[in-house]
This record gives sequence, C-alpha cells and structure tokens, in this order.
Amino acid sequence: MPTTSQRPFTVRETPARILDAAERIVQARGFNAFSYGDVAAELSITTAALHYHYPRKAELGTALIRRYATRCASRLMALDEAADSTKSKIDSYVGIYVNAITQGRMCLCGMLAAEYLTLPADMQAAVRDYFEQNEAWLGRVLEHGRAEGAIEFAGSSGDTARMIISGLEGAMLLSMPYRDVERFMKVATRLLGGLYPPARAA
Amino acid sequence: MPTTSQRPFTVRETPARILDAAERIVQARGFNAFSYGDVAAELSITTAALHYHYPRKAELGTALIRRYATRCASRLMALDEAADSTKSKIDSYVGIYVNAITQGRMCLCGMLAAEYLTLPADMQAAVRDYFEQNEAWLGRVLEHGRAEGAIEFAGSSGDTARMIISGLEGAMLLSMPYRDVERFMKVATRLLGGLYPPARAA
DNA sequence: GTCTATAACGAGATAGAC
DNA sequence: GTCTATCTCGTTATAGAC
Repeated sequence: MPTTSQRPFTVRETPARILDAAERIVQARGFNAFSYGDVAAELSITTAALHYHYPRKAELGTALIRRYATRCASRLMALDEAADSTKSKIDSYVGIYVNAITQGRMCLCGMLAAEYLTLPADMQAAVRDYFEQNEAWLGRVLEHGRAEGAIEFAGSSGDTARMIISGLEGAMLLSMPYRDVERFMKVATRLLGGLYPPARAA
Repeated sequence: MPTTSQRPFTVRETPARILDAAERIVQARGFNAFSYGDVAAELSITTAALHYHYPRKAELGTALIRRYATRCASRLMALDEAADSTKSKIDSYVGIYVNAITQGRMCLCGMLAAEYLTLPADMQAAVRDYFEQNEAWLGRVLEHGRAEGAIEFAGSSGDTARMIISGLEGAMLLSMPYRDVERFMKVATRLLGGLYPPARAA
C-alpha cells in the first residue's frame, strides 16, 4: 500500500472499541444504568466523539445487540462444525454462560429482557431475534441428540430448548447477587441432568 | 371516637399507595427506569409530597422490597397452614408468578436481581433476603413432599429449590418480550415435571 | 474523527408557605 | 401532609473549530 499515515489498520477500530466497552457495562449494569459518559471515560474520549459513531443511544444499543447475536451465532456454528458429541455441544453452550458470570456479567439479552418494556422498538426486535436464534440452535441440537440416542426428553425439542434457556438465563440472573459461578453450575447441571438417562436396564 | 375530620381511616394510607404504584412500575420497568415523577403522576400528587414519606429513592426502594418480601412470606405461610398436598402448594407457588406475568410484570426481586450491581447496599441485602426466604420455604416443601413420597428428586432439597426458582425466574424474564402466559406455563410445567414420577412399575 | 462548548431536559432532593 | 419554587446534577444531543 502507498505511503499512508501510521496505524493503517486501527483507523476504523473505534466503533468496535465503543461496543466492547458498552457491552461490558450493559451486561453488568443494564442499558438504563448505562451512559455515554461511562463509555467515554473508559475509552478516554469525549461523549461528542461517541455521538459521531452512534448518534443516538438507541442506535448504539441496537448495534450492540446485533453484534452480540452475530458473534453468538458464529460460536454456535463453530460448535456445529466441530461435529462433537451432543453432550459436548451442550456443555460448550453452558460454557458461554459461565464465561459471562465469571466476569460478573449477565447474558446481554437476558439483561435487556428485564428492561424490555423500556427499550426502543429496534432494540426490542433485536432482543427477540437473539432468543429465537438461540432456541432454534439448541432445539436442533436436542432433536439430533435424541435421534442419535445420546439424550432423552419428553415433548418437542423446541419446548425443551426453551425450558433449558429459561433455566440458564434465570440461574444467571440469580447469580448476580452472589457472584458465584459454583452456584450457577450446580443449577445448570441439575437443569440438564434430566437429558442424560441414568444407565437403563442394567 | 370523638369528632374528627372525615376519612379517619384513610389518613395514613399514602405510604401504602406510594408503594403500590412504585411496585407496579418497578416490576414492569425496573428501578433505574423508575422515577418519583412516575409515581407522582399516577397518584396525582407532587414529587415533594413523595419525599415527605420517602426522603430518598433508596429508602423507597428498600421499603418496597421489605413489604414485598413480607407479603410473600405471609402467602407462603398461608399455603403451609392450608395443609394442602405438596403438589397443590407447588402449583400455588407457581400461581404467584403467573399472576405477575398476566399483568406484564416480573417478580420484583427478579427485576432487581438484574439491576443488582447498581443498587444501594440496603436494597441489595433486602433482595438477597427475599431469595433466601423463598429458597428456604420451597426447600422445606420439597423435603416434606419427598418424605411423603408425593414427589421425587435427586440431591438436596435446597439445591432443587434453587434450580426451580432459577427456572421460574428465568421463564418470567423471557416472558417479558412476549407477554405470553402460555409460554411461561409450558416452561414451568416442564421444569416441575421431573418431580412427579410417571406412574412407577405398572 | 476528535475536541470544546453548550443547549435542553429530566431526575433527585430541599426550603418554606399553607 | 401537600403544595410551589428552586437548586444541582447527570445525561442525551448538537454546533462548530481543529
């Protein structure tokens, strides 16, 4: 490339850095308790600069959810392509939640679900998309696992996926007051325990 | 009583009316998205009058949780004294959640759990107390039900209670974007389904 | 693309009259 | 116990210089 200025690859990085900071803050404190000022302070930038990249808070919020959902979808696709066992896929899925809790955060969309009624319409739609995407993925994993005989459950895979996601999100919600990963793991293990039959007909 | 003014029994009602309005708003929108102005508008009163009863927002918040927890404890005690079956106690417990969802609200403390890191210390402590009280009650019901043979589950009753409460709170959380009671009921039924063995050894 | 400066508003909170 | 009036601060957002 020709003689451009220094840091040629970092020029367009600011939006990502903004979303990184915002994501952490919103997952820990919520969208309503989050301000441009928080992000500005963390990035040592002014709020005016933030408005250049995301003119309105609602736009920042929507971008936040979309990026989060896209990244999550990539991870889930990667799990699919690793072609691992059903159990290891489910364990990895739980691992995503554990990772957030370890850092004192909730799932971004779990947090936003609580604030749902206060969110602008675009953000609401993005939150719903996220959950539908998750339910669809987990539903497929469960369906496939049952067909294989690796797991068992009654009723539809979609309803079961919804139950598991509800349970994981709830365990995450209740882990906030305690910041206790063990607590979360215990609940998650019990929640998923029913999928693995206890060695039939010895 | 002597010749006092009219409405002798409504004089001390304002604090309760304030808490009623605040409770509804916080359950639907969260503590951070809630303001004195919201309550004032709903009661056709000024915010200055609110400050007379609850000088600081943190005090209003703490009173809110304490009253909520006390009322909840009364209901649970009433369930105990009704001396019903284990199943009917658990069903009634779920009914408390259903009632909130029907009105487009979450459990007050479920909502506050999401906002936990932004709450003043007194409110945080009150939220933890609420969950501990709930876990203790449900744990006792489960323990007793297992001893009776009415239900079955593996591991400790405390851990099982925690798993069920997590699941119900999570189902409630995810019901916010959908305002769908059926959705919640389906998840709750599945969550509790494991307690009731499918007619052993025909 | 980031800055300074500032507008415009809402929120929590207080003083003092009634 | 409630009101009017006011203060102070934080937050979102914009204008215009660099």
